Amino acid sequence: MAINNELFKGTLQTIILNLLSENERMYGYEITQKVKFITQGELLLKEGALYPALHKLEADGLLETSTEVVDNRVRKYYSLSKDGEKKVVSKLQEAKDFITQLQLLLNLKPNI
Amino acid sequence: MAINNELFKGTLQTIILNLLSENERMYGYEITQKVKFITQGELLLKEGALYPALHKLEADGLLETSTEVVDNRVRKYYSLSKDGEKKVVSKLQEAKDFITQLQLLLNLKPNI
DNA sequence: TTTATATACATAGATAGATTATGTATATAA
DNA sequence: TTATATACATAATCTATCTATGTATATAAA
Repeated sequence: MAINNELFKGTLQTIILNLLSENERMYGYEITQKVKFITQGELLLKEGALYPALHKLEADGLLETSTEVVDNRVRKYYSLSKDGEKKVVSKLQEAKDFITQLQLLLNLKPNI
Repeated sequence: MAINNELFKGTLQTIILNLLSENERMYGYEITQKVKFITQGELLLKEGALYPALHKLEADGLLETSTEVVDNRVRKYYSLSKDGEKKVVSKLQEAKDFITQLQLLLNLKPNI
């Protein structure tokens, strides 16, 4: 059962940046499949969300691109820029804090 | 210091329902203060977000209201309806799944 | 042979949950 | 008298995401 995508609002940039921090370079379609695989189909990353997000991250100077033709189809590869490498660190910390606060608010914090 | 409120999009209803599931009845201002206290000021719940959310939950039949005058000021108390009590269970499970998926996607080990 | 599915990119328009700003009103501390 | 806290509410705006649509190639199924 796919969970409410609405909840992932605001986390997409962090997810993209994190995937690129551990994969060197990825193209859009690959990212959608990777997310689908990791979440076992629970989160389906839509093109209408992904591509505008990638374009924005590139416009902000966090991603760099290069295109390749594979099997007569164009692939646009994305990789982290220097700024992107810095950004992913702060974005991950922000996500950690968010999860902690949400667990506090919902009494989901596991007892230690 | 305060973390990006953007991340909490979609979680507000769950937060409200959960607070009411453990407090019997609460009024709006009380909810904002409770959230502020629990998160130690990290999450500031704005009136522009809270009141429309409360009205929507009431319109959806998940909350019931009663007003009281305290110190010459009107308080509108909210409490869970029967439907609300059911809803909070599924909403909490949804939030748990969301956190799990997000931790998977960001390589954040759940703290045990 | 036609159709459906997978791969691969992109964007326009609509949606919805938030933010910002503003409004009313009372009580109390500076 | 001024600022802050309490207590409600809504209008206008923002923006990230979704839905829908478009182009194009390769391949498997009907």
